Amino acid sequence: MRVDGSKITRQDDLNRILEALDDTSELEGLQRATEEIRDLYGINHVVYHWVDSAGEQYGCGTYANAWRERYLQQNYIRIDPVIIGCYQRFHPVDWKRLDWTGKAARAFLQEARAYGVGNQGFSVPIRGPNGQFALFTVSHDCDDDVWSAFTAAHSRDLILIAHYFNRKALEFEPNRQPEAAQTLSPREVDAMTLLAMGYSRAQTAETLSISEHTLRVYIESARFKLGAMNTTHAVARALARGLIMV
Amino acid sequence: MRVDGSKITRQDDLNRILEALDDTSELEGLQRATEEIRDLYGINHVVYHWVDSAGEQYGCGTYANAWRERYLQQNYIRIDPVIIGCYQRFHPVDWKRLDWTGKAARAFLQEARAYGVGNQGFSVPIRGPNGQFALFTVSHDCDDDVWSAFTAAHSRDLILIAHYFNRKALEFEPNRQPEAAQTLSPREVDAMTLLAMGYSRAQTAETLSISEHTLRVYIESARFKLGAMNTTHAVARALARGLIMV
DNA sequence: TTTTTTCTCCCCAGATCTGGTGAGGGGGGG
DNA sequence: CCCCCCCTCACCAGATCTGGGGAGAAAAAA
Repeated sequence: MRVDGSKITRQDDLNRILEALDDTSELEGLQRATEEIRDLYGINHVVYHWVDSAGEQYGCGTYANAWRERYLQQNYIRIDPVIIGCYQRFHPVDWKRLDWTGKAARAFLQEARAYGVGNQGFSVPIRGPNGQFALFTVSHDCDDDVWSAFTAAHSRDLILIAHYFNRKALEFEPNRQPEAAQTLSPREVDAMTLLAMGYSRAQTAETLSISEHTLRVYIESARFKLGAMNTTHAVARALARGLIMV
Repeated sequence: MRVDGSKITRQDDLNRILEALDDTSELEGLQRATEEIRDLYGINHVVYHWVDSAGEQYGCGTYANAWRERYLQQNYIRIDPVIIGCYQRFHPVDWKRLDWTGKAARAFLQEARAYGVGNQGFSVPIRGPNGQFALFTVSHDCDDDVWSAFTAAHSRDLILIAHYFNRKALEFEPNRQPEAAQTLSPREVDAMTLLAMGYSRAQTAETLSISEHTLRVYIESARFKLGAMNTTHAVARALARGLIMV
């Protein structure tokens, strides 16, 4: 069912979209996919964007360019309730359920509507390795009832589409997955893990039942392998590369 | 299509499973769901488990209890190529594509088979807020061809099921969330970011054009907010929670 | 407008980490 | 059989970090 009530052959269209995404070999394809999805479902906007404390790493979608520029230039990531809310959640969320109290948020919403974003929205948070975070959003202009029916009918599709978008985005951004070239020895992993858990060198050594001298050898060895300048840096890199868990 | 080739009404059964998961209000329900899914697809095992360096936080599934105990007791998380491999990936992965070189991994695989895990496997990595990480795995005993066909036919279903499992697990484990609320101030983010990049305190202060004393205040403040015991711990947590990027 | 948070600066002593070098035993792979 | 990597231990001096105080101005939230 499209948002306007007309029928679509749900499963086939979803498969077509996902396969198209799978076959995409360039960023352009993701942009085109957002437009196809928008047209297929008959909604106003479809957007995928990678969210990053440093600003948008990559994004594609059907929002007006003016709005996108405004958003970036104003650094709205900091106040956008969609970002903030989704960042703490796992399951997709309807914009109505987010926290729109607060002056900045209200003003932001109003401005977004002025740029044609629509009065309804539904966002799917997605997380990849190394703390990567992205959002897949659909938005529209309609009544609450219509929108509820639409999201209820398609939330699963949207989760899958979001997943495939993110998969491609990760493929295109390979510096996220440099090479697992340098692996750490088991003992080095232990050391890095405990340090990342807040243990001091002395505590770590005691926990591992080795002398602090030996521990230092591991730390230095790990630091060398990871190309890190100090212990904190080494732990940060080990975490970022998924070599240890906390 | 089931793994043995017989047909199932794909969409309806999937919907039933997902709705059952949605309606579950106790951990027991997840356990039952794994068994239902196993029977529905006609495979050997279905497992969902939360992965954590400290050991398994929560898990349910159809593996033999003996194997589960053995796994925990031996702390196989450290060497399990499924864990290690999925931790660096986003998309689900067939076990065959993982790295099974290495003596420990080989021995592990053999032991797992001895406990009836099966010779084929397919695991879906899932990530939630705060660096939460979990795996949803299906395993079986069959030829490569049969397994390939099965995973190709159902990988999308499995992604969705994994998503719903994790959603419930997060609901049941709300103590992940409280600490999450703590956000860092912009300056604190700057400090943590530079430290994670390997800068010393002196370099960081200089880069931010503030005195080292001031920088220390940020570090301590961030450490406090993050409940960290030292700078390295604070950086590790900030990274794990996605508050900073490197 | 009041209150809260953020940003900036300062002191000091003791604990902790870092850098560079050396050395012996054990296990796996070529 | 040899080589390379992993694990273990040791010394020392100087650089760096930590803990616990206090304080004022500006900005944001209530």
